[in-house]
Amino acid sequence: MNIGLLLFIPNREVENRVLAAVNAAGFDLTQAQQRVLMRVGPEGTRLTVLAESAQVTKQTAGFLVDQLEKAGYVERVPDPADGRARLVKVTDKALAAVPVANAELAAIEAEWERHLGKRRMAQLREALERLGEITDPYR
Amino acid sequence: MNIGLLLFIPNREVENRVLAAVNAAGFDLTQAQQRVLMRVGPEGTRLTVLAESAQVTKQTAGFLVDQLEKAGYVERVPDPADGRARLVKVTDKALAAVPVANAELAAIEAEWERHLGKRRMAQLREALERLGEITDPYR
DNA sequence: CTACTTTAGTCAGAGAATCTGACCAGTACA
DNA sequence: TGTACTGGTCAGATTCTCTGACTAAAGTAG
Repeated sequence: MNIGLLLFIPNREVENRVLAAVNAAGFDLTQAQQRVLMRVGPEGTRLTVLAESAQVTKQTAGFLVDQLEKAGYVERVPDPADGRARLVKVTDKALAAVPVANAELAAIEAEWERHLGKRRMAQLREALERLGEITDPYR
Repeated sequence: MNIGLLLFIPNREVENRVLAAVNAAGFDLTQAQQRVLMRVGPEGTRLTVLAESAQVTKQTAGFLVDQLEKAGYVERVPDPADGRARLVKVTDKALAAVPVANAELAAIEAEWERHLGKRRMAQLREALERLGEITDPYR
């Protein structure tokens, strides 16, 4: 079976479940918004960097950040280091979603570990982390 | 690091590269079209089944199949077993893309194996296949 | 056989996510 | 100091996806 599909299926499972859990907790995010939001660093992140790391154009990233800003999940502050740039920062409102997302992630990992066994789950994680070294354009 | 992201990054790599390879060979497919096309079985597949397996509504699947049909990559034939249904079948034109896609997939797997080592690559594949047992809604 | 329910698929309309191209305002450097 | 680069926005179009309503065929219970 095709390696792409093998990766796609569990990835979709994770995305769907985390999004559902977050929204069930009273948030209102779309998949695309979540993907961007997830990549905003603790000190704030530039739009260009968000676009790169999420692999979309800066226009698309800007569009999504606009929505997140309007909904109060992020704010844009001037970047003291560069007059052209602004830093996208996560607000407290969005921060409240982090434990919800983490809880769901932990639940998923626990289920998977139950099915795969501890050893195989650890191998999966390790292999994926190493794979990131050659497939992640943002590292 | 988040298991969802760990799965997402290499998955995107595969999708992008396979699509690029296919299109470089003279085809003209979008990501969404490719995802549907990939799931059409050798004997033809019903729209409803395509929709389920690709996890989209039947309207979306129909929309994509329309495009594929217009471009000559699939045809719809009546299903002899059910008067309501039609079978989506891959045409020879689309079949010509299969070796191209497979070659790129093989190239990617070879690269990954070079980076991970034979053992870890086999473990990755095995873990993902087992994971499919609990995350693949279409099996 | 008839009436009800389910299933396969389409039509219509709308919203979300994405892109290309053009542009402006700061920054960096030769 | 001017020329090239970088961060970001504006405008417009396309693609993908959904919800809701519908038709026609098939299955099922009486």
